[in-house]
Amino acid sequence: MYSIGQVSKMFNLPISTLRYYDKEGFFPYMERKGGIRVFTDKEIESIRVIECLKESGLEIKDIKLFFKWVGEGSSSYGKRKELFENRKKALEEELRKLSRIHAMLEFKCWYYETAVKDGNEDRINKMLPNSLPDDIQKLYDEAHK
Amino acid sequence: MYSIGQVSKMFNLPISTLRYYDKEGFFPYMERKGGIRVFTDKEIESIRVIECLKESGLEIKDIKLFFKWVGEGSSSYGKRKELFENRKKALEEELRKLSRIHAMLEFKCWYYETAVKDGNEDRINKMLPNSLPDDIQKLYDEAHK
DNA sequence: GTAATACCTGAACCTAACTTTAGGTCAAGC
DNA sequence: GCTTGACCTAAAGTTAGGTTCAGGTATTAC
Repeated sequence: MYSIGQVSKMFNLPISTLRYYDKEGFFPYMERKGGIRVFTDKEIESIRVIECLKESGLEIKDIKLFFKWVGEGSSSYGKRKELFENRKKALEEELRKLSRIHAMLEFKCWYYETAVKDGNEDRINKMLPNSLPDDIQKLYDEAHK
Repeated sequence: MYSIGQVSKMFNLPISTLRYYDKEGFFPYMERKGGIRVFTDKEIESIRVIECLKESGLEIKDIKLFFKWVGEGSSSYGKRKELFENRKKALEEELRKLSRIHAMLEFKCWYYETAVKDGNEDRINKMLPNSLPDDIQKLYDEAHK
């Protein structure tokens, strides 16, 4: 059992955010002792799920919906399964995008490393867009496809 | 040479966003023909850089700063190199976080697949937190570390 | 000659996800 | 007995990153 302050430190989330999540209905079974919130492992796990769904790109209003389904019991297992499958697909798409972004960043690191060495961009510009060193060309092509 | 409408379709960005980027100073060398914006390959490459920096987590006001540096010429190569190196590090950190999120999503997919099959969560709860099937246990541990 | 389409501007507006504020309770320490 | 610290509430405020609006120009299509 944890106080709101302990949970705040545990997840590095502001207390105000935890109270906001509570107001949104994300801790449907949380109890109070004399008006004060008591977080248990159930709520800790809920926070992990909230963070997970949020990072996967889901909006707060849809996370709300998920917790409504949880409240509906076993009849919503199917819906919940589908939600996670869709989130997994969406995250995988996002990861592919970020991989292209990463190639661009690596290319740019090489670009400016070379520019610093040369004092100008002339030599680089002569190599663009098709005569870059092999490994750099791969990054460039990945970033520009 | 492209019109704002063509570029909008090319990148799947609203025209209003391109005008907003222009207002923020992201196309410092863009010309006008009779008041109308003319996008060249230079601007196309700028958009790629904007998207790249944005996706890496940089705020618009800092992307603005980058374009200011570009305007200052070769004296800012060092700063620009550092910016991209820091963005690369930040993105790599983000990718590690998303990899943990992905493990959580895969675990939850298994969880609800099993719950649907069983009609309840009893069998799963007996396996938690240490006696899950090997491959699932790995996902669970990754998501909860 | 008028209708549709693509472009333009500055200013007002919007939205999500918090965060801050103002005011209050309660227990512990000195 | 008073100050400090941790908790509480409802309601107002904030911020980034656009988006929409009202009103206008210029070109092409019929």
